[in-house]
Amino acid sequence: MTTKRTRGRPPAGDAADRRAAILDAARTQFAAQGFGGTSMRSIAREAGVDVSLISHYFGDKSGLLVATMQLPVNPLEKIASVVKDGPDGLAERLLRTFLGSWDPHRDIFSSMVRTTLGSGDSQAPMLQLARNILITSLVAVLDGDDREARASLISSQLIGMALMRYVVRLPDLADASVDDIVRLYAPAMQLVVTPST
Amino acid sequence: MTTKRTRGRPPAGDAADRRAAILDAARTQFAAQGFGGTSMRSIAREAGVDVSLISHYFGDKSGLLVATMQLPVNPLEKIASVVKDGPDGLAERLLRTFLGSWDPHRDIFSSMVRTTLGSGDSQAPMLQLARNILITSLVAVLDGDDREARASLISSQLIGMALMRYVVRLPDLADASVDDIVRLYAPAMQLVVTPST
DNA sequence: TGGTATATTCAACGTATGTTGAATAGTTCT
DNA sequence: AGAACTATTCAACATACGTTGAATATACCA
Repeated sequence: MTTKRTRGRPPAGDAADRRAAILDAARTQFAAQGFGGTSMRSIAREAGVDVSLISHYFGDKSGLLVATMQLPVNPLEKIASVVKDGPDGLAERLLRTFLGSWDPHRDIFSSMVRTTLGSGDSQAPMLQLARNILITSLVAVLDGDDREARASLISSQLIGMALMRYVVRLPDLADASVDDIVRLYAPAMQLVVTPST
Repeated sequence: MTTKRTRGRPPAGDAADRRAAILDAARTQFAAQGFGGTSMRSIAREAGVDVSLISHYFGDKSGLLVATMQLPVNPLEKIASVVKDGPDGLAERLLRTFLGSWDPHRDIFSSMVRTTLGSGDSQAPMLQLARNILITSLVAVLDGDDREARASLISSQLIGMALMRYVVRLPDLADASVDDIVRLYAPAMQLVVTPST
């Protein structure tokens, strides 16, 4: 029952934190349908709130998106720092760090991917960051030939896996434990990091 | 100069094939901005044509999308058939078939991914097909433990690579030759197909 | 030559969307 | 108690979109 609220400030006690409700609904819907595919009105509806309350709190739709994507830590930086420790066992460290960072924030990852891919803005912040931070630091730590292509492939392995786990949510990947994934996938990633000689 | 056309059927000779122009513009824009991010008016503008001509030829916007995605062959079927030949050297066969099928149709692949991911329809035809055909036939041909998860991982390797090559277009992957990719990536994929014992 | 079909534009419609401004009710500060 | 602030809804807006129907000019067929 969407409790019919009256105009004006509600008495303290109903304080059911509409702001948080809006953020929650937004996160879910952005993750499920992307930025463009989600309307403010449908977010408002799910949050049980008038549309204009969103504007009041977050300015406009992009403001809401930004608020939605606030993360406790910046996963890309953690990953970049893990790369710096050299190529030995890098695949496992990469996987554990990546999954450790994103598993608690699947919806945000999904939003980012859907938003980034859904609106072909190749200047999108996530793409820039991924390119500059992830690939650049990978290139720096790899040995041998074709470092750029191999760095891109390693990124594609991480992103592809995350795509299936967080966005498409294939059950067998979405429900696997971190240890399982490391066990099954780390050797294959490591083979791109340090090709057998 | 967008030649100002007059109302009524143009004299034969200007026969610059507006239908094909519409399809071209649509393919490019769907590939670049996804289905939702592309408006019929902007397609019409790029094709140098009135909006309603699109409806005339393709019925409605989804009709245009469908027309845009017509492929000479069905790549998923080719891949599924290649899987059937058993796990030995499967990675290389998969990569060559996949790239052979999609390299000539990057824009279509990009459209599909952007459209599929941009509008979180988890019933989207491409997803269903990928799940049922690709993963199912992979599961059938793998040996050992964790077949489902490994099949999902192999798919994620293919999709992730294609994402970077066709959609994001990282230069080092987008410009690499098929042989390069096979050389750099096939061993890593094969290690998921047949884990070292 | 006449009639029908086709290619094309024009004009308008209905709808959904993001946004804005005002109204109202409660809280907090002085 | 009064003023200032905050939370909330309501009503309206301009805009962009997909779609439709009519108008017009040419091509094709008998």
